[in-house]
Amino acid sequence: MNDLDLDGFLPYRLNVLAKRVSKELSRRYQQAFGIAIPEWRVMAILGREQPLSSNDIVERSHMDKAKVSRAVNTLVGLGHLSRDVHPGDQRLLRLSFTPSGRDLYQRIAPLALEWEAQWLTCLLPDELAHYKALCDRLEQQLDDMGAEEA
Amino acid sequence: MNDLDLDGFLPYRLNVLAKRVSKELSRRYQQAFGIAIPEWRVMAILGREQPLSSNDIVERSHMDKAKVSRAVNTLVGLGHLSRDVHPGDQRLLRLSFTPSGRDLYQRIAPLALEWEAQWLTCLLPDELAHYKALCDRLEQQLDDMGAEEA
DNA sequence: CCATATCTGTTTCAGTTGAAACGAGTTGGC
DNA sequence: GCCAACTCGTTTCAACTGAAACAGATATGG
Repeated sequence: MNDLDLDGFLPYRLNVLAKRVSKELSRRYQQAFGIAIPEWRVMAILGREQPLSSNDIVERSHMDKAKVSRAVNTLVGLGHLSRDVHPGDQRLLRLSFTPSGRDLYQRIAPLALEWEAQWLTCLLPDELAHYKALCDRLEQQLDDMGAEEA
Repeated sequence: MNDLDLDGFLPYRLNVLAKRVSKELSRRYQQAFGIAIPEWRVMAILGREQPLSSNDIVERSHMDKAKVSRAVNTLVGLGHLSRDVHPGDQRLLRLSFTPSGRDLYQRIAPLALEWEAQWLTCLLPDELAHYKALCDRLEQQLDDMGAEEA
């Protein structure tokens, strides 16, 4: 059981796969819209729910707060987001799309989904569902392993 | 079809999952042996085949040559690798374990495999096989998509 | 042979990262 | 009320990253 074949070692395989996909997508976002993956994630999250605070985005995006802060700042600078202060609690931001931001979102979301769809043509629908379900369980197991350490 | 749910977007899901796993493993490597993931990958590759040149490791590890160069340098500095010059071609290195390196490998490989095994207890054996097979196909599809661009 | 192209591994450099320190705002206990 | 503890988002800082420049060694071809 000491056979350490890197190609069969799942942490390695997942890392290589995820990195290739990210690289491919980020190249497209950059080329088409001049933004990187953190900015794209902020857009994707705000596309579903608005307005949100930075912390809301941190929770929904699995990014740390420094990264979110910088991505939001970039998007505000590009004119895609408006950053208002919450009336009742001045620590909180109220982030939402500007008209330009909404327009960007409506062009960027289809690009991402089309690329994903083309990638996933190699799987049958129920294979994909099964794959996602197994990803869920792998993630759940990480939660459990983390929890039992404490 | 414009419903961009980040949690159902596979590139995002894979990225989050891969990052969590990497973080967990690298914490362990660092704590137990004082090395990071690039160093660990070099060790894993040399554990199967020796001696190798830096370029051989680049090809087998999916790391770029700068990263390999730095990881090798770290391991040589720690006394785990010997870096000799190839007699017939002085551009090439001949990298191999020192006794200390072999010893490190024999302790580090089981640690990685045990952690992986514990993580994968959440899947039945044939579920795992299926999952890996689907990963292969997803990676193959990336190859195909890249090839047809040219 | 000599000039040029190619290959190897290292180094440089500008950009990115995340942990930690931070300032401003708010809450809770007394 | 007031002080301490906490929360939110920004900034700092040291480490890491990879593309590109690089230097040395080898191959090619005229």
